[in-house]
Amino acid sequence: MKLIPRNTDYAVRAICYIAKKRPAVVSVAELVKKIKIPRPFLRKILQTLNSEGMLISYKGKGGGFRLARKPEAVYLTDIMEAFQGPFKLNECFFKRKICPDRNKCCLKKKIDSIERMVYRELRSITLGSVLRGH
Amino acid sequence: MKLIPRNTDYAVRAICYIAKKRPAVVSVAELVKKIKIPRPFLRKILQTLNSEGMLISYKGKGGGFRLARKPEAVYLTDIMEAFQGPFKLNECFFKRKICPDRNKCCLKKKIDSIERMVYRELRSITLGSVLRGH
DNA sequence: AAATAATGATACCATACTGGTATCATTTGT
DNA sequence: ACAAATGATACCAGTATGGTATCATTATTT
Repeated sequence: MKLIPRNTDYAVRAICYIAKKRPAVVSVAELVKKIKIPRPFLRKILQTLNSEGMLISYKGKGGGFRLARKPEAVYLTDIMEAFQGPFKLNECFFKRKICPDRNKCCLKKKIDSIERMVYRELRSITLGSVLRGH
Repeated sequence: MKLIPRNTDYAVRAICYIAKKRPAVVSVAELVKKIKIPRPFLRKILQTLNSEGMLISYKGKGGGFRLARKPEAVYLTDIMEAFQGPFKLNECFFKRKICPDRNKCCLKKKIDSIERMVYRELRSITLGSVLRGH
């Protein structure tokens, strides 16, 4: 029943740090020193954030990462979907209707509505709101 | 990001069927015929529902399972927790504060509040409400 | 009493997912 | 040329998921 796996968690921590140092370019070395995340794992995570357009990377000496967009434009859901795929709480739940004869799976509808609720709430969280502390 | 794993799903289908046949005793054989779930897996699931007090089992010839409580008193969250443990969306998310210097992890608070929301919604779903179709 | 039909308890197992590690290639600054 | 950085990618161990298999126990029927 886990909403947030480790890589998403790490991604948020890292991107927060990078956002606060804006517009500086932050290297993996610095991130590893500041927030305690295994280096190779963090590298992979940052590469994902880069390929998903949330970070911009600079190769070569003095390189690293910086935020690609304004913090207000980075949604928590973006980060989650980058690592966890499209937002779906009930992937295969009640695909077939639960009571074949009647009430065409009211449960699925309920779960769907909960999913939309959760999405809406998560969508209200941006990197900007986190940095501001509310 | 899966809210409902397979065994919970199966459990709901099975208990729905049993509830509709109340107060009859339903055997695994009948359940397997009606709802397509692998027999040994279903047996394990029913044993759990039994030990968690949602079903009552009868051994021996002509035995099987029947609902232990009124459908209105069987909450979806009961079934979920029987298979998935205590309801927690953010198990280890942001245990350490995300921005060490400030704003003591507003994210954790947000996630917690979402968790309470989801729980409240799921709590409003009972076997009775499913049988009634809303 | 014996046979049979049901669940109880429990051990096992294959596969996928999670949380990483390791390695080599490429790019850039000095 | 060299060093310092990321890009791409393959690998890997541990755990969780979704089951299977087996034997013990209980109850009904004959």
